[in-house]
Amino acid sequence: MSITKKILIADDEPDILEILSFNLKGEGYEVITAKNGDEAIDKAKAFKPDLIILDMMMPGKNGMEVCNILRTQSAFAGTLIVFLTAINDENTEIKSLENGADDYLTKPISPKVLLSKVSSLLRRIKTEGPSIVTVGDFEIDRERFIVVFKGTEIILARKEFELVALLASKPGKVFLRNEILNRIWGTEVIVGDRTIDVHIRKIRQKLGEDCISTVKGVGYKFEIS
Amino acid sequence: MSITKKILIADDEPDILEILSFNLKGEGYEVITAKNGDEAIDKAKAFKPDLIILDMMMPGKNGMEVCNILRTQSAFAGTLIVFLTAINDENTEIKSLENGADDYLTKPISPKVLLSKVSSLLRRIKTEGPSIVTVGDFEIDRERFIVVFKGTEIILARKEFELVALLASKPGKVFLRNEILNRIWGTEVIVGDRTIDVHIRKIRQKLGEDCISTVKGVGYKFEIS
DNA sequence: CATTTAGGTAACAATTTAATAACCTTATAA
DNA sequence: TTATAAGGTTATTAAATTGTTACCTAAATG
Repeated sequence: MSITKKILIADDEPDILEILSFNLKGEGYEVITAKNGDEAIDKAKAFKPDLIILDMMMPGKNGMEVCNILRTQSAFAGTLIVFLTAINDENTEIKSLENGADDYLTKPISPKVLLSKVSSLLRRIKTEGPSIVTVGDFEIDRERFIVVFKGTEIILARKEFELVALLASKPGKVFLRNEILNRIWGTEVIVGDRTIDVHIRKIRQKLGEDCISTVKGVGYKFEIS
Repeated sequence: MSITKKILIADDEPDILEILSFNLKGEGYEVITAKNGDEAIDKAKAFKPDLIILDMMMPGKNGMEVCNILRTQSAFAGTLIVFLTAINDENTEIKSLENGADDYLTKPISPKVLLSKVSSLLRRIKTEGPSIVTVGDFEIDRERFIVVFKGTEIILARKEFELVALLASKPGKVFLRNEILNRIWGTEVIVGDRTIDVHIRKIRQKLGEDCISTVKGVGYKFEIS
C-alpha cells in the first residue's frame, strides 16, 4: 500500500465529482474519478484504491452492481466501499451493507462530515511497515526474530538479534559504542567495556566474519564487502 | 480476539439496553451492558469487547469522554467505537469521528439498520485472516473451534485453543509474552509467570513438540520446522 | 451429589543468556 | 620500532528465563 491513500469516486454528476475531489485532495488523498459503473470497475482494477465512494444511481452499472462485482474479487476484499446516494431508504441501506459496503451515506452531505467519515474509515486499514530488512545476502526479520542468510535461518539470542537489527537498520552507518549502549542497554544499566565486543564476536561467529566491520576508535557498522 | 464477537452497550435508558441487547444476542453476539460511562470503562477493560456502542448523554462520564479515555489506551486501539445518540448535529458528529469514533448513529434507529451497521463494522476486523489457517499438517479452524492434524481432530480446551489460534493467525511471527497475555487474558486479570508456559506445554503435548517454538526472552511462535 | 475438566499456581529443575575477568592481538602514533 | 590504546578471545559465573510436575479450586457434567 502506498503512503498516500487512494480514493476512487464514481458519480455521474460532474459537480459532485468536482466538489468531493477538491475536498479530498485538500486533505492529501490521491483521488481518481469515474463517471459510471463500468469506468469505476476499470479504474478500480487499474489503480487499486484504498476506498471507493459509489453513487447508487449511475448510467450502465449502478453502485450496488459495482459493489457486488468488486466484492467477488479477492483483490478487493480489503478495499473499503462506501455508498453515497440520494436514496434515503432503510431497506436499501440494509441491502447495501449486507452486500459488503462499509458505510452508507445519504446526500446531501456536508464535505466536512464526508471527510470525517473517510478519515475514520481509512484509519482502520492496516499500513504494514516492512518488518524485513535485506542487506546483501542477509534478511533480518524483526517479526520472526530470525536472520536468514542465503536461505538458511540463523538463530540469534535476543541481545545479539537486537544488535544486528540496530546495525542493519542503517547499513553502512557507523554506530558509536555509546550509541549502541544507549539504544540496546538503555541509559540505566551500566555494562563493562568488553560487553559489546563479546556480543559482536558471537554475531560474527554466527553470521560470518565479514558482516560487521570495526571502525577503530569509533564503533561498528553492518556492511557487506 | 475471541471466537464470538463481544459487544458492549452503554446507555442510561434500560429500555434501549434491553432492546439492543435482545437483537444483538439474537445474531449470536455476546452482549455486555453498562448503565453509565464509568461502568462502561470498567466493563470495557474487563471484557475487551470488539465493539462498543456508546450513548452520548449519560450520567457521570458522557460518551465522548468515555471514547477519549479508551482511545488513549493502546489496548483499545483496535476496538470499534460507535456513538448512538439523539443529538443529530453535524458538528457533534464530526467531533466524534475526529475523536476516534468509527461511526455515528442517530436515534431513533431501527434494529435492522443497527444490526447491518454492526455487522458491517465487525466484518472488517474479523478478517484478520481466514477462519481456517493451515500450517504444515495442521488445520486450525477458528470458526468450528477445532484443530485437525493429518486428518485427525485434536481436542483442545478453550484457553489452549485461543492460544493456538492466536499464534497460528500469523505463523512464524513471534508473539511477545505480554502480547499474548493482553490478547488472551486481557489487561485486567493478572496471571502468574508460569501460566503461559504451562498452557504451551499442554498444547505441545497434544499437537507435538515441534509446533510452537520458544524465542527466549521474547515470546513464542507457531512454526513447523 | 459425585465426578470430571479447565485453568491456574507453587516449587523446583533445566536451560539459555549475558556479563565479566583475564589475557591476547593488532593498529597506530611518537 | 615500540609503547599504547583499542579491540578480540575465551572460559567462567551469575542471572534470567523457561520447562515440568504435582496439586488446588471452581465450574461444568452427568
